[in-house]
Amino acid sequence: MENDLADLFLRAAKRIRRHQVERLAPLGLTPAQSRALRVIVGTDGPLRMTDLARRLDIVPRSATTLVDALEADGLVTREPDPANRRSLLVRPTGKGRDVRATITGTRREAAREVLSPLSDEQRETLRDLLTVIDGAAAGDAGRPRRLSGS
Amino acid sequence: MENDLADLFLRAAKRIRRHQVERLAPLGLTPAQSRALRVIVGTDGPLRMTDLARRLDIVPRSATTLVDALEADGLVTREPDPANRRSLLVRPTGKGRDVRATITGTRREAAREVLSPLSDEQRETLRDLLTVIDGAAAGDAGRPRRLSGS
DNA sequence: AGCCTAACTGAGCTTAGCTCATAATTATTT
DNA sequence: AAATAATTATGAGCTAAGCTCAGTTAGGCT
Repeated sequence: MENDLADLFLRAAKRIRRHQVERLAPLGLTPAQSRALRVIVGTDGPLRMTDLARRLDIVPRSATTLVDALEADGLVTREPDPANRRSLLVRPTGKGRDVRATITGTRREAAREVLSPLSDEQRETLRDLLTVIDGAAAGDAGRPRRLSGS
Repeated sequence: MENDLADLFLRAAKRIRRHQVERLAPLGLTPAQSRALRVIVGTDGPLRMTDLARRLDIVPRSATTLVDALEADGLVTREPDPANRRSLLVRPTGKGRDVRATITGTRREAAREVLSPLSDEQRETLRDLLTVIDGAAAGDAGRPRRLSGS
């Protein structure tokens, strides 16, 4: 069976995502929303929409949709940046911080469940490898692409 | 920065998928279609829709859509199973085999590009870890879930 | 003042799943 | 044999998570 690396990777990713959906649904969050919330709460200073998008590795327009949902749930607020009236600053509410605390545990569980066949040491190795990949990709290509389909 | 394992995993997966989209678009295939074709060509005996779905780890209804597309492109055929008239057997056409040969190289490139920051040895390690995960998940839970969202 | 760029969002599309319901067949009871 | 149950595939229709393109508003520069 010539399972290639990409296939294995994507299969595992799919499984992780499914676990997350299951875990997050009761909280009324999708995985993407939960990731966004995590970044928003985890950022100290003010966070502009554009910056959020870059952190999430999505185009700005997609960040808008995510923040819309989080705002509707009362987890974050959007206020104009006094320093630049084009920008909006996204901030977590108290409720937002609470929820994020909850889902952090939840996400960890989901990953652990999928990755449970690995030993602690193997998990560490995996983390290292993924960190290398992520670090290398953060700078250059691999960003959201113009795909301009015919 | 407390990047959790799930996050790292999904980020890398997203990048791999983007690379694949780029590479496959010129061939008129989506990543999911290409995976399906790979399984179909790579199977010796006859392949029923249900079996294909299980191999791809998706629900049968989703396999129908994928095969529809492949059939429309002339890459596979669907014939009734003489042994069980409920079942359909999916088979690759000559063109299907050709295309699959092409995309195998393509997919490999896409993965290599994303995983290029790793050494050969690290890549091997990664493959091993993923194989463990995949093997363990193949049997039990982690299958497509009834999510029945309200 | 005039022009270019940046930040955000409305409108609308695609991919890849999923559920639920239904038709046809096969298998299993009674 | 007939009735009931389970399988197999699919039509209809939904959601999530992206994306593009176009438009508005605000800053920056000459």
